[in-house]
Amino acid sequence: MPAKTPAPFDLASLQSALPKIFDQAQTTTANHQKNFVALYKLHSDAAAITESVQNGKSLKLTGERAFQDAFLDMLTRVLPVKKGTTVADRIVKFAAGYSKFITEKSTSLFAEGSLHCSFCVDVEERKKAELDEDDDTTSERFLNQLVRFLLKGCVAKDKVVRFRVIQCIADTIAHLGEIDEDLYTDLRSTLLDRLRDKEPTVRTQAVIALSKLSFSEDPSELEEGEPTILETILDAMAYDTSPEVRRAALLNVPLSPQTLPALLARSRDVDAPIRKLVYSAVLEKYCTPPDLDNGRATVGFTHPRALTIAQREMIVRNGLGDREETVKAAARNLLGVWVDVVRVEGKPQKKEEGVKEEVDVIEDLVAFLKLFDLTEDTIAEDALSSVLQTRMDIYEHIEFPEDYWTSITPERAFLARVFADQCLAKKDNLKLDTTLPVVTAFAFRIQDAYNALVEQIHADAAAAALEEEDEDERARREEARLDREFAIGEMLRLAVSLDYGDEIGRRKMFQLVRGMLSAGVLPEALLPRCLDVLRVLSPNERDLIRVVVEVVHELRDPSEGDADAEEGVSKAELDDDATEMGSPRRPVRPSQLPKPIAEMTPEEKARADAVDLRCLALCIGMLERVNGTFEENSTLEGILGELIIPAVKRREMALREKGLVSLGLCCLIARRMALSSFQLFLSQVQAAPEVLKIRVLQIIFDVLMVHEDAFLGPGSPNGERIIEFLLQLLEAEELERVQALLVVGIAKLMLSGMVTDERVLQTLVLVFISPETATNQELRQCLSYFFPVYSYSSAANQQRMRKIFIPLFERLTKAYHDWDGEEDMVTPAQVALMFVDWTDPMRAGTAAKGLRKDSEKDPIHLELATDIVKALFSVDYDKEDKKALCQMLGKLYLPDEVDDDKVRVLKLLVTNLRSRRPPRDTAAKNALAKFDAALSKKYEKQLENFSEEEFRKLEELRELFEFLDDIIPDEDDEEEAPRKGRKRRSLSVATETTTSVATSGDRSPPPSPRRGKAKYVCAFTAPISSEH
Amino acid sequence: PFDPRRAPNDRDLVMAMTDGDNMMDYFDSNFLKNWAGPEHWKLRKVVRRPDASEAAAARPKREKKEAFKIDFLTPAEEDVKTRAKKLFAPVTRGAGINLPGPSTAKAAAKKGGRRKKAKEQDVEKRYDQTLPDDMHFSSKQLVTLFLKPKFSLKMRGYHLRSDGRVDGEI
DNA sequence: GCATTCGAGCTACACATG
DNA sequence: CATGTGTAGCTCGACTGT
Repeated sequence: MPAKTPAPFDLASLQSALPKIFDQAQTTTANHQKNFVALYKLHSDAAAITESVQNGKSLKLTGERAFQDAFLDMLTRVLPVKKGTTVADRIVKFAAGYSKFITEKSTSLFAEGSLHCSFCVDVEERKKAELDEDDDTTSERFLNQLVRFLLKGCVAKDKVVRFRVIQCIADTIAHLGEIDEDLYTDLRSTLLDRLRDKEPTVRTQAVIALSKLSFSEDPSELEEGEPTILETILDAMAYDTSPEVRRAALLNVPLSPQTLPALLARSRDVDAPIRKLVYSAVLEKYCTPPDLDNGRATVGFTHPRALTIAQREMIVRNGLGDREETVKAAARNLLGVWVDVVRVEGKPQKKEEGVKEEVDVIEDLVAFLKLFDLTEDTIAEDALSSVLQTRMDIYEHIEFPEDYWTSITPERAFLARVFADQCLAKKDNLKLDTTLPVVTAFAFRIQDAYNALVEQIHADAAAAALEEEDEDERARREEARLDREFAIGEMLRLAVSLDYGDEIGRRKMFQLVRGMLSAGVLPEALLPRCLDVLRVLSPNERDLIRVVVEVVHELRDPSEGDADAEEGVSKAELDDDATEMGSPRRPVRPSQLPKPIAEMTPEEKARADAVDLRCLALCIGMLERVNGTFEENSTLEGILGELIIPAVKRREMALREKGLVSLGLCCLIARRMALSSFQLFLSQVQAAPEVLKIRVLQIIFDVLMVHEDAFLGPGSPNGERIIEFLLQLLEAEELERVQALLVVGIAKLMLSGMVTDERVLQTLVLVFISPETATNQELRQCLSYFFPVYSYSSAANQQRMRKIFIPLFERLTKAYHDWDGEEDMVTPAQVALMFVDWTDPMRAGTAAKGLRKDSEKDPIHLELATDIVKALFSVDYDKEDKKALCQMLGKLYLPDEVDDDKVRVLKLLVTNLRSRRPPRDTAAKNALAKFDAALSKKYEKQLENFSEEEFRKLEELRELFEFLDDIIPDEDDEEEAPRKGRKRRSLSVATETTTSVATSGDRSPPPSPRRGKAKYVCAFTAPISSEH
Repeated sequence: PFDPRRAPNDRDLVMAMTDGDNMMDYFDSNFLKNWAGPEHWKLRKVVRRPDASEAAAARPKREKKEAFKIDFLTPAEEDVKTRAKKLFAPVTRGAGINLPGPSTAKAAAKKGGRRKKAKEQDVEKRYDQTLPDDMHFSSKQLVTLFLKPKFSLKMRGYHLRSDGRVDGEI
């Protein structure tokens, strides 16, 4: 027995061969396959070299070890190479690829039984020699030691090393077959630990690696309560602070019905690219399964039909509603794909490329629409519009042949209507003319549908009376009825867009709609639809009003012809030559209830109330659509007295609400009524339940907006009181919806210029950032929009914003320090930046193009700087606050030309601040110095001969500063005033037209440091009245 | 020169808003990105100087970076193991390789003495990286009445064209 | 005292755009 | 394809804590 196996292979050659291979491999991936082979050859040859030790009791794998060492030698050279270096990435790929290569090689060889291969021979050897290696093959030993080596690197100090190491692991473990238990456990725990790495790049790789490891995890082996790898990845996907990590999770987590909801939730990720990927890289990609060998259209995990309707709706809502155009585009694209994949089973993708049958297109779209609940918001409409926009091939082929309308379904009616709206929006009149039906024919279609609906309603009622049907049957009928109703609604919508040039058609349509309205059975949801048609058909508002008033009287006074008996609309009636704008058979006369209320049975009362509700809805719908004055439409008087006023007095919520709204709408067109009713509305606010409160406030705001001069005008004595009232409401209000409504209303008043009060503006800002409104998105998003719009819309508004900044900032800092328990609060620094933005004249200039001239000359930021520097003399702010203020200065816009006075005052203030009350922390000091330098540079000329003149004015200033210096508390100001300010002083012995600086009342720093806690607590909600 | 005392016309913009159907045209789409409320607000820098042209033109003269290659050919001066040690081992004590808040799973057993830590954890979890619901607030809601959304507000005195879709003015 | 961590400015890259 | 813009990662400097 030889001590050494004869070596046909020189191990030293590895030292030169491997470097060559790796050197090649880094240049391109193209040579990788070739180099796998070469490397494998070396590996095999080397593995053949073994040494037996302990008299042959065990075998030392000398050659394998040498190869491993040489391999790791190469690999270690990659590890310190920072992310994004392609050559390093290639090597990692190469190493991982080699792992895969030998794994496959070894299994295939094993299967072939070529046990003579050196990779396998040691199986035999081992049995004989009782090797201490517990792996079976060379490849397994290789992988094992490779991974173990890499695992050691996971805790390296250098983040790059950690990154590379885990990158290697991630790439490698994808295809290592079974590995031993210990190694798996180590891998698992190490990688999970790296998910907590402070470097995002490392966490990213950990996520990728874990995603691959998750396939081999057995949840049953976990301890109770221990999260699975999958759960951990999903957690990272939602909560990791780095987009990079979340993105990696999104793209690598195994897709399954269990993980899908978490993936979908990323459609609202803060990071736009991630949102985009949800649509493009997840939803679109997996619509059909990856293995599309067979052309059969199969259903992937994210096939629209594999999703729930709620998920589909969420996808559409989030995708098409996204603020980022790129995300929207991805979502639109997805919807385009959906149309193709929901195409009716068995139909080939496209019969012949490019040739598309009109019928197919309609069928496709109907199938697409069936994915959605057409009544849910505007989801289906948005989805369809999107498809019509992106898929011109579809849009071009849409036609509605005659028979399209014969079997109308909700989808078909909806499709036609949305398509028409789409044509209208893009002014495609040609398409509109050629596809839409003629009015007369269409009126008959609506009539048919309506009559069928009425018929069904009666049938349903009859069936219900018999109580013979079961729940399912009832539900089915209910659904069928809603379908009919919906289809009619869509047809009516479409009717609005039709061309009424044809008088016959116009008359028919009018009679139809008029008839539908005056029948008592028309579902209430269709009232607005009918009114819209009626409005288009009416030559003017007065006629519209008159017709509706007539209808109301007919409804309330059934003695005028039995409405119930004739609620269907007959063909005869349509052809009837009645006067178009009113039926002569039903003369208007004061309606009279058949019986006094007192004599009514409860059933009769309920019925009368129902009729009144319907009439009120009709009134509201009509009043919403008109704008003539009340006085011009005397027919309204009757309705007001008989219907609206009584309803307002009712106790039933529904009646009262509708009554109030009607009354409010009347007030909008009747100034005197508004004046006399305003108090009524005000009195309703306080105690009303939420719904009513919202209504009443809406009325109040609308009335204020419409009759501005009556309430908030300059001469109005009540203006102040009304504003006060609104502010108090806002302050006290608990309900979020009401808060939001108040804010929207006040914002409108401010934007229209009716309210200019700075207190109100301040309150809005405070409400905006108050932690108390953190969950009130409606409110916050309204104000997010409002502030820039308000600021940029006029110089006066922007000045107003500037003026409130310092007082606001002071309140804010105090409040902030008192609230410091809450970390989710907006910092004063953040607010400061907002004000920089909102008061930026250039932003205003570009934002409102053409409306602001000379915005580049507007010195508003210079003035703001002056405010800020003055405030910085105060001792009331702490370090952070002063820093925030100082850092604002660097972001301000300094116009090229500016009044000498303004610059000089500012310069004087800055100089004095720096010498007498320099900020304590360096960041602030630097910012201030930088600003000072910027000032000096920019206004060099104007500051040149700035000294010794206008001396007296200077004295005034000096007094101000002496005053300031005197109030410095000596507590911690050792560095305070090195009074060698002489030098500075000579500079400041400079000019002044004091007008602007001299304490102009507003905001000289408070004379004494105040520390009253109780006061600040309310700072967020309390209107500022106390300060003024 | 600019005169701040020039009678400010509060109505300027309001007009514009109703005149063009959407005021998006009039506004830099930049600030629309700050729709999500103050916590997501960030300052988007505005192009200050028209003189930015020169700096940009001078730049691109730069040569592209030299092709970086990893040196595999030079034999290592040290043994693989020692190099690995150097690369891997040095974890300075007291240093943080991990994020502040330690693992959620293990922290469960800890006592509740450290309220601050517990709070941090909560806050950490609270920041799930998700946008708030978008209310799609727009100019429409600032220029229409609550009760008559079909009408846009016409600010006094100014006459506006009304194109078919805008239903009217008040 | 030092190392660490945090913030701020800078550079380089990727992206969208004309 | 070239260009400009916006962002992300990196490096440097100051602050804070064990």
